[in-house]
Amino acid sequence: MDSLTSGQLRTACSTCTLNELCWQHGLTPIDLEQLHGLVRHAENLPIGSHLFQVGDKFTAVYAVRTGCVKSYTTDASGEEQVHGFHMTGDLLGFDAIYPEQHRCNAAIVQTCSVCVLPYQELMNLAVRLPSLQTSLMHLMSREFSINLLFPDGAPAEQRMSAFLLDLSRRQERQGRPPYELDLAMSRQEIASYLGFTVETASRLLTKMQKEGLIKVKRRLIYLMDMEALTQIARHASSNGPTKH
Amino acid sequence: MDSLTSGQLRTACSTCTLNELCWQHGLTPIDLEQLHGLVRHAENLPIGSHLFQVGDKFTAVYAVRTGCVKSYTTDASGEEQVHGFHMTGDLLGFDAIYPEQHRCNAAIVQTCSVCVLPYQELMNLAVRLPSLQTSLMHLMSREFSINLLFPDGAPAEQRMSAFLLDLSRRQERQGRPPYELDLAMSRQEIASYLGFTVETASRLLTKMQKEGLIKVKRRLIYLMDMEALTQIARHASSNGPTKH
DNA sequence: CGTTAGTTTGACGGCACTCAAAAGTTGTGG
DNA sequence: CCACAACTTTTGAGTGCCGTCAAACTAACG
Repeated sequence: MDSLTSGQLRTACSTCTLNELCWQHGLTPIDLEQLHGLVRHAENLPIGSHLFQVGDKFTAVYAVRTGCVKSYTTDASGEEQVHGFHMTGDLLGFDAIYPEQHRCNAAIVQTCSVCVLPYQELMNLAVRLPSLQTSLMHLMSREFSINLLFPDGAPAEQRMSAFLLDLSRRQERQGRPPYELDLAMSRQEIASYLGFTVETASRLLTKMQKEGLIKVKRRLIYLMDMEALTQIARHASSNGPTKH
Repeated sequence: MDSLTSGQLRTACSTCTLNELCWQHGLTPIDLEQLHGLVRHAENLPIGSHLFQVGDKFTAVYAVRTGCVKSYTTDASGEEQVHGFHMTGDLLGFDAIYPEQHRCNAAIVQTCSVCVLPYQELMNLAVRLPSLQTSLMHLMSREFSINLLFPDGAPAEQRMSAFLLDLSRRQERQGRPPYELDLAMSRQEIASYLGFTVETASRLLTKMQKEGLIKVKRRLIYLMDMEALTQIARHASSNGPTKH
């Protein structure tokens, strides 16, 4: 199950955003063979299982192919704090390179298959392939930009809108309709990620439904007015009809 | 002013946390020579000037030697949002590697001197020096861990405590007393960074002074009870003496 | 000494948290 | 297929923290 032929892997990887790493760098067929030779695949990882946990030795980075992974920590009072959701094409684990120990947990939120890239082997290969090295830097760099999305003190509705639109964009990148979201994560996890409570998350969604912005059906969410959602996500003030 | 002799540079770099990059990798003297050959220095950068701004082409990463730099963006309503403060030994600019364009501004908050590391030259050198490549990955990785410090929905006093202790730790790393802070940034900038308003920041500091946690003298802040501060910074609940 | 920017303090209101309970959903065994 | 338990989600009532608006106060600088 772990080793596939090069041909199979090519097919497997073609749907993956990671393919920047695999294909877009003028690597020779022999180089590609080597790169794919070190990638391991893990499939049908069950909900609740972990890719890694706090304190685990760092050995590999992970690329999500299908499903959804959350990275989180637990604070002193035992509360879970979600730091990010990682879906198709996203990478995980870069934060642990330096101390060679993971500093957060990565748990499956929706049944997953991932590519496992053993870090040391990857680096060994990168030494011989400058274009691979460049690619790795690009992919790491991309992970930095994510945190610019959610201003800290922003009102809840703004953050929720930004969140929904972010999911929408990610879906669209994979050729799926941008206005129809099937949330992989619970309200609790959304709330934790956005920095408020479950109740607030729930109230917010029903409120936004009443306003005609979205339609909520359990974990299905339809974005009815992406224009307005974008306005709310951007605009710090003037977010609602102010009584003058 | 830009080019110094190798001997001068060694002296200059010896106080810099970046010296992991420069010295701790068994590079041969010749390698070191080459590495230092591409580093440029900029000194006495005045307050308010920029290392780079949104949209600037990405050409280099920066290492702060002295002073303080803030990275920030401005949102749709023109409000400034501070994303981080970078002081001695910190690196800046990694977020821009991929799109090759800076996505935030970097402004001097306190008179600065920095090392400028031209990215392309650095990568070219890294191709020949595997240990330098490793080092670069380490340094980038370190930048990721920073965001784990400030949980989003945490109460203001908790975040402020965490902030002060973070500054304290950084000072200590450089052999300066950990309990005596000379803030480089304004209240406004602190507030923006922590996600609340100037007024709240100000009120908070005076409140914490009354509680005996700190002593405030303008931009001088003495940490009087680091034990208690640590408690507050960690603990989500039970932060104050609860009436039972 | 006057002007200006930064900081502090006060009063008031609203958004989001807490506590609490109902309603809906999923899984398990009878 | 139903009943029951465990969990998730929703809704409600009350409170408190923090934001907004406004003004006084304090350096710093020309």
